[in-house]
Amino acid sequence: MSDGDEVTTYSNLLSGVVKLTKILADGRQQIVGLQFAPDFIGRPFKRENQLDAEAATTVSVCSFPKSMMDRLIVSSPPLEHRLHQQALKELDEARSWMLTLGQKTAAEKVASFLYYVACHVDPERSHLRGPVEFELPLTRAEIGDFLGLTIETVSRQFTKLRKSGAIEIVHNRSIKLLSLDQIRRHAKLDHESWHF
Amino acid sequence: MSDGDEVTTYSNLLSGVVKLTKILADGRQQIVGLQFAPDFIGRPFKRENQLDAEAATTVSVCSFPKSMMDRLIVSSPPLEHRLHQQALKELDEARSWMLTLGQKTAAEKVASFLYYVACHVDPERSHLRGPVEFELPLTRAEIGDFLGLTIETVSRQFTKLRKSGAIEIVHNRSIKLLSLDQIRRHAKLDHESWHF
DNA sequence: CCGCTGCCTTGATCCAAGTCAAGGCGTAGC
DNA sequence: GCTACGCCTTGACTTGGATCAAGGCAGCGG
Repeated sequence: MSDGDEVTTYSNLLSGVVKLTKILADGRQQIVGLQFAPDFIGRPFKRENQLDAEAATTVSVCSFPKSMMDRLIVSSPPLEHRLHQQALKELDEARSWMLTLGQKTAAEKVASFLYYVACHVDPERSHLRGPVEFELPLTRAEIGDFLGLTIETVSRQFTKLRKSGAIEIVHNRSIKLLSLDQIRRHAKLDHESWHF
Repeated sequence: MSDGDEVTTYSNLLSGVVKLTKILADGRQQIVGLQFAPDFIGRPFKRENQLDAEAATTVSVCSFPKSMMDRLIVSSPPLEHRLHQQALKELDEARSWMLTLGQKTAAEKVASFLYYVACHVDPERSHLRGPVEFELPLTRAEIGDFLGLTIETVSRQFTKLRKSGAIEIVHNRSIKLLSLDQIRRHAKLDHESWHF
């Protein structure tokens, strides 16, 4: 339910999407991660690290005070194990995005983003071959901040994907991927390389 | 001592620098992390994840079979805690680099890289004000792969930093930072935002 | 000593993505 | 209904970094 401040508690994300952002002194912003339910939000053992968490959609969360959780973690190996697992998952994701940010073209970035979202909004669907329709959790400007592109470039790439027949833009935020294979090809994701 | 293959063991890095890379089908490559002694190398609980580890310099490591470590981790909460801490540290770093890759200019990227290396090759020096001299663990081409730039752009930015008086290029790989403050300013790192 | 070979630098040109500018479309408020 | 505001698209043009093309320089082997 909150919306846009430094993370000083731990939270369980029950529904919705939260974006993690980093920002430069001059205002340039990078989204460094998206959290989907039922992710855990918060940085154990440390005051949150120059990073803001902001609701991207309507969200519901269950929060705990930091001090309490930090004590709980120490006394509960299974809890630490669960958090460790999530940290590793987020690390894998962050590194996948580094490849995308550093090496891919605008077209490949946008296709990668669509595929990523499609896999997350509904994990079941991800291996289907057929069309997948969903709501984007981000505006064009936010997608730009995620991919290191401007809003105009993002918009142009959407248009290009639409004209190429890979996607249908049902209505601004509502996208239908007509062929996951084709998206994957646009994104330069060969079968196995994406693992969400 | 090894040099360039998929990680199937766990290793303790005793000396030297190891680069973690991701690669696209068409050969584009991204360095997603550098490991300095005494880091731990390996992805717990999972076959290493589309990621290669390669020695960047002469290294010495101490390796263990994966199966053994995975059992050890489960039975030793303190070990898991240590690995968890390192995963979180690497996650913080990966996200800092996402900001760099997505938002910074070539000049800012190169300055950020120099500052990053300076902080790691000799952690003591990192808060000194005066000049710092060290050997780059990477070639220009590798720096390019780290920063999402070409070798030529990296080289030109080095030249620009040299002419601006921020660095001295003692000899290709051997760099002297004449003013950490100036480098930090070039890198758009305001005092606290880098935390290695 | 000479001639490779591997890196690195520099210059000239090109192009993908950024910037600037103008609208379009949907919806909320009056 | 009309207006205003937020978000998205499209077009014209500019530009930072990529690409293409020469060299330079050190270290090594013969």
